[in-house]
Amino acid sequence: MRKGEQTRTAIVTAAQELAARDGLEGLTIGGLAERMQMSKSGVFAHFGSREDLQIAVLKSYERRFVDDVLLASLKEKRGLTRLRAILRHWLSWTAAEAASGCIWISGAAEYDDRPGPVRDELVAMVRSWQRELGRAITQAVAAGELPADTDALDVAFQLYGVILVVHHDARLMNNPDSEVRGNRAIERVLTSFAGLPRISVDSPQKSHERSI
Amino acid sequence: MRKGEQTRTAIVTAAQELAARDGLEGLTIGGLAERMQMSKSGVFAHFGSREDLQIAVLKSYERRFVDDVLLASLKEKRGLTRLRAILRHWLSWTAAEAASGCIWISGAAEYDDRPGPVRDELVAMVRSWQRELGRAITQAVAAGELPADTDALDVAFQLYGVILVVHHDARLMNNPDSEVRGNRAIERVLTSFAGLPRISVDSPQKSHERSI
DNA sequence: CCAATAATAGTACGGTCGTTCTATAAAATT
DNA sequence: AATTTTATAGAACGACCGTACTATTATTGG
Repeated sequence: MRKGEQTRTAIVTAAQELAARDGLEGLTIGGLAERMQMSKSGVFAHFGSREDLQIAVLKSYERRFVDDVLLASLKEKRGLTRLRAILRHWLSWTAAEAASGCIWISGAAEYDDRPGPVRDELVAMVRSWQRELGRAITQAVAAGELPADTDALDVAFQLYGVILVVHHDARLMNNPDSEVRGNRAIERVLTSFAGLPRISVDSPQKSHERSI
Repeated sequence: MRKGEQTRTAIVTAAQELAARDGLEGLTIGGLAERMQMSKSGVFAHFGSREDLQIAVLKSYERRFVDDVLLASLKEKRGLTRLRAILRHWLSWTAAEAASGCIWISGAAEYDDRPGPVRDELVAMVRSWQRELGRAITQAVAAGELPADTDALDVAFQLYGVILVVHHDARLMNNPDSEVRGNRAIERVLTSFAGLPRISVDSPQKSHERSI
C-alpha cells in the first residue's frame, strides 16, 4: 500500500497550500482535485470526509511548525536565549507566511463560532503551543533573567499579540514593514518584562510642556 | 420610500449578527431571509448583489464602531488621557464581541487573499482606524506625554496586537481572563513607550548570571 | 378612494458543494 | 503470470448558493 500513502501525502501538501490561501473552510475537494489533476472521487477516497482532510492538513501543519520553530530552538540553552530563538523563528515563519497565510490564525476566525472536530483539533494545537511558549518563559524566570513574579501567561499573551498583528498587517494591509516592526515589538515586550524601574510607570516624563 | 429603508435597515442589522458569527463570507441570503422571515428574493431586492450587502454590513459596523470607540473618547482632552479612553472603549468593545465576533478581524482572515470590492472596503476602514489611532498617539507625543522620538506607528501596531490577541483568546480559546490580560498589556505597552531608559534596550540586564 | 409605485413572494436556472455507488485500472502479493 | 487487493475514475444524488424574471401584494401620493 505504498502508492496510496504517497499520493495521500501529496494531496495533504497541496491541500495545505490551498488552505493557506482560502482558509480551511475554503478548502474544497473539487479544487484540490483540479490542482492534483485527479478526479474528485479519487481525492476523496483518501479521506473519509472533508473534515478528516481538514484535520490531516492541520496535523501536517503542526508538525512542520513544531519542527521549524520549537525544535530548531531547543539547541539554545534554556532561558531568554532560547525564548528569543523561538520568537525569532516564529516571527520569520510568520513573515514567510505573509504570502500564503497561517491556517491557525485564519482558522481561529473561521472556527471560533463553529463547533466540531476541526475546531477541537485547532484549539488543542494552539493551546499546546501556548503552553510550550509559557514553558520557555517560565524557564527564563527560573534562570533569573525575568523577575520572579513574572506572569508567564501575560508574557505569552502579549507575544502572541505581536505575531497576530504582524500577520494581520503583512497580509491584509500589505505592510512590508510588518516583520521589522514585529521584531521591535518583541524586544520591547521582553524588556518591559525584564525588570525596568517600576517607579517611572505612574508618572511619565513631562519634559515638553507644549500642548496642542 | 419609507417602508423600504426601514426593512433594509432591519436586514442589515440582522446581517451584522449573522456575519459576526459566520463571517462575511458565511453570510448567506437564504439564511438571512429565514432569520427575517422573508423570502430570499424579498431580501435580495434591497441590494443589487451579495457584495453590496456585505459592504452595507461593513459600513454599518464602522459607523457603530466609530461612535462607540472614537467619538465617545473625543470628550477627553488630547494626549494620553484621550488615548487611554480610546483604548478602554476599544478593549471593552472587543470583549463584548467575545460572544459575537468582530467582522473586521474575521474579515481580515477571510479577505487577505481574496481581492475585490469587499476587501477594498475593509482595508480602507482598518487603515482609517489605524490612522485615527496614530493621530491620538501623535497628540500624546505633542503633549509631551510620550517621548518626542516616539514612532507612533510602532505604538499603534503593538496596541492593535493586544486587541487581536484579546479577541483571539476570548473567542477561540474561551479564555475569560482575556479582557483583564488585555488591560494589563495595554498599560504595559504605554509605559514601555512612555520614556523608560533607552540604554537597557540593546543589552538587557545581566544582574543574575545563574543559568539552568 | 384610486391610481401609481414600491416592496415582497414565487419560481426557476445554472453552478458548486460533499458524498455515494459502481466500474475500471493499477499495483502488490503469491 | 495469475490473483487478490488497492487506487482511481465516472456518473449521479440532494442540498444550497446567488441571481433573474414574473406575478402579486402593500404602501404611498393625489
